[in-house]
Amino acid sequence: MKNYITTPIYYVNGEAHIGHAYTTFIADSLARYSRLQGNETYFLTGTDEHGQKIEEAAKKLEKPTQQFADEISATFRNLWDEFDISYDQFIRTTDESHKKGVQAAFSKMYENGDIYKDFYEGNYCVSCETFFPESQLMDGGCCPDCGRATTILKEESYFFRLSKYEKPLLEYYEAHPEFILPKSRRNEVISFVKGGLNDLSVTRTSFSWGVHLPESLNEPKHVMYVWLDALMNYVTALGYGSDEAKMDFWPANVQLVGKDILRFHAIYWPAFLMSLGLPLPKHIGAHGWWTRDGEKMSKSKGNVVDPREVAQHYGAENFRYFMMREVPFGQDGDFSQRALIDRMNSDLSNDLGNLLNRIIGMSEKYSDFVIDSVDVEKYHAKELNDAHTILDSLHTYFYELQLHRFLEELWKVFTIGNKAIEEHAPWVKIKEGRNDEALATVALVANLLAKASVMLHSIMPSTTAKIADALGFEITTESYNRLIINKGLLETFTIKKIPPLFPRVEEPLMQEAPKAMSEASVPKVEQAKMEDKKETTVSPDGLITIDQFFQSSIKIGTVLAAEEVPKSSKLLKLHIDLGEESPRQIIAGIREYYSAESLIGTQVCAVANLKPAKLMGMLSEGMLLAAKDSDGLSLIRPEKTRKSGSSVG
RNA sequence: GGCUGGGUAGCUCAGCUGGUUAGAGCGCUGGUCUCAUAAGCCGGAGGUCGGGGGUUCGAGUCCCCCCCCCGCCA
Repeated sequence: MKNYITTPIYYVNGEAHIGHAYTTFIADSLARYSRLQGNETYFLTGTDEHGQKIEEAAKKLEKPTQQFADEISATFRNLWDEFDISYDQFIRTTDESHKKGVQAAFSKMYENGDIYKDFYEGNYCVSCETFFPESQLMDGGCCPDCGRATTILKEESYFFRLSKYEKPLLEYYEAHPEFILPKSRRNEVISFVKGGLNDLSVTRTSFSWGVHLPESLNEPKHVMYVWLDALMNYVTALGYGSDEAKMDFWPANVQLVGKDILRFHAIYWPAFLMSLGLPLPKHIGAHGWWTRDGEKMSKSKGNVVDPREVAQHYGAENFRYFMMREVPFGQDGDFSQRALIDRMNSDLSNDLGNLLNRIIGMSEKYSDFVIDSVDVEKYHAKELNDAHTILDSLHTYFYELQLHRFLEELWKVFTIGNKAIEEHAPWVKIKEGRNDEALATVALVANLLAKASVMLHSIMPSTTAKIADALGFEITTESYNRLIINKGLLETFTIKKIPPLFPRVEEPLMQEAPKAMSEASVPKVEQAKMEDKKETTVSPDGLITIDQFFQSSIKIGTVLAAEEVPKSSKLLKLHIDLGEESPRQIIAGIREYYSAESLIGTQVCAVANLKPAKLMGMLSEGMLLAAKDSDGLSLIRPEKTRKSGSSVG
């Protein structure tokens, strides 16, 4: 059986973060699991390198665009190599074969009549590379996603007849309930498609850093829209439109994506495939995002989790185990050192590592390290049987991407081992001269550890290889078949005395993330958009341009009304005149420092183009500027009274 | 504003088509063994299952109303 697994290709507008690592870990685990079972497996990851943002980012650094893309792409590849990610191919959208494949796909869609030429006019956000309808724009025509100013753009564009695929897509979702995982996301996609699909503009003339149209069309001004270009990577990697060498891996079994890019993968991508006459992938799996200590991660807060740093302090595979075990697929997860340490100590040190140590100790004392499985079935048929029942049930969880359930169940095998030792107390048996029984219990546990290690291998490859080595075998498809499928036992072997694999962690090993900066009002629970292309590009030197600064509109406001928010000790509800038709409602977390009455009539500074947020169920349409230290909090105010709405800068 | 999903022990969550004393893991706590990484094993405390009303012999599980949270859309 052929099994093709993909991650998204990561956009090279910033370095890899925990979100990228998470997707890649899951995909790597799936790929390793598939290989262990003897499936012919192909695992693809890579980088997405085209688009206006990349072109501009390179220009700012005065680098050739290709060089810029090369550099960032390499950081991803290096990180995956450091984490021993078992990708079979690292594709780049700047690869010649990819470009050729995209052009071939474009030609085919064009010949099918699925692509036509027209004009596109609308409010365009350069940063998001997206047009927005008038109705969606924020005050002053700003982008609803990133808040930056948009420009009116009319450009000639080729369109993909997405509307044509509305019905076929809905029929496909209906007929394949497992196509979009988890199910909750499926509903969202379906309701979106039911709302009607517009044709999709798939070319741009406003920049040139992209795949050009097929020469036959003679359209040198046009380049492909980044999503058409990017999505096609999943088949161009297999040789679509060039040598077709590996196209027999298509359709993919699992395509992993972050929940923010699900729509592209669950709607556009299948529509493109339908147009090309290619089968659709079996599963699109959308995972959640990670927060840190309950808060959204952001560069400005300085609380971004660096996967490399965590790996250095806690071990790459421990970190990987934590991520896979902690969160149900599709849900958001929270990273904290506390949670990681608890997981490591409880699961890895206590349940697994200590169990291995126990039998090393006993075999040393009772049998000079020799472990023989001869009597295991005689004395421990029940334990063996219970363990096999669990092991047999695991496969389903992997298939459904429920890796946390997979691990949860797998861990019950260690409990069987720990209980068996307790119940049969080999040290008592030895004293009574019942050596066969004592040694059978030790051998039982050795076998349980061996079997569990095989199953855990895809999550913790090198750690389980060490366990297997101590137990005198290697984890391969052969041993998988022998120990798991055929329920066989280990040959007689001499166990290796190895130091504890998982020393307990008593104290946090990394410096804590800086506390969130004092922001008078901040939407606390708003989720981190980890994979979001819309994230601000920050130059490596940490400096921003004057233009970037002025993307925030800070204005002088006069407090017209203020009242305490019931059931909140921190929040005040303010009505502030920013020189607009009607006052803004701003919810600010300053009640501990300012009484409501004392604020009325005074002036404050407020960010006027902040995306509105809900706090305690109330809309907050801006944020007050304030500074905080250990003595308390101070609002930032104009030294002299200014007209409401005066801009600050 | 529209549409999903959800509100169950301190924390994270399981509880299918309604049926005996509401479960798990972690945490806390009492006991116990000694092979072991202050690990293991046994036991315990902790919940008016968001609020209110209704259907039923019987509701966490169905119906209605309300409150709150996440998400998608506008």
